[in-house]
Amino acid sequence: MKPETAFGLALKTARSSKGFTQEQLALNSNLDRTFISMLERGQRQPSLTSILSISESLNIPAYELIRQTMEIMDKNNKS
Amino acid sequence: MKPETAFGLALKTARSSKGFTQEQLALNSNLDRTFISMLERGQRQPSLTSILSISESLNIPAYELIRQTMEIMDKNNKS
DNA sequence: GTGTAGACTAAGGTCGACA
DNA sequence: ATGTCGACCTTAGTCTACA
Repeated sequence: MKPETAFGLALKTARSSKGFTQEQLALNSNLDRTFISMLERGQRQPSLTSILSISESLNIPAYELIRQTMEIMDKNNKS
Repeated sequence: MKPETAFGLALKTARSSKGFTQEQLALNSNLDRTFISMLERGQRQPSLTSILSISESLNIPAYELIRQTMEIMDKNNKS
């Protein structure tokens, strides 16, 4: 499982659990709505600054989002 | 303080404390030596996959590297 | 409210060379 | 062993539009 895929899942899970729409998240983090969409579907990967602004918008520490991403990767273990 | 700058400091600190050279880290993480150099000096920012492969090479969980990056940002607090 | 597509600009990342 | 420079190619991220 690719990192992008895992991050996408972690992002979608976090966002939905906070009750945000992709649109709201995009606005709040100064990113494009279509980009958030692609991130969640694992078709793009974020840069450090995107990770930071997204997690700030979600009121989640960035390292937590990364940690969850890693957990998802470990679960679907193909190394 | 920019995220790139904080990450660069966190990276350099982690790498030196592990006793690796930039060259060794670059080789081990499949990145270019010059790029590692620019990262440490805060002139470039990494993508998610770079963060993951770098921290794996350093035997540090990626979320730890991010956490330390955030700590450095908070210390030099300009929001 | 979300996925996708195409076209675009900016930045990620490589490579060879020299101090 | 590291910084930098120039040229290069790839991908992050934007924007408009339509289902």
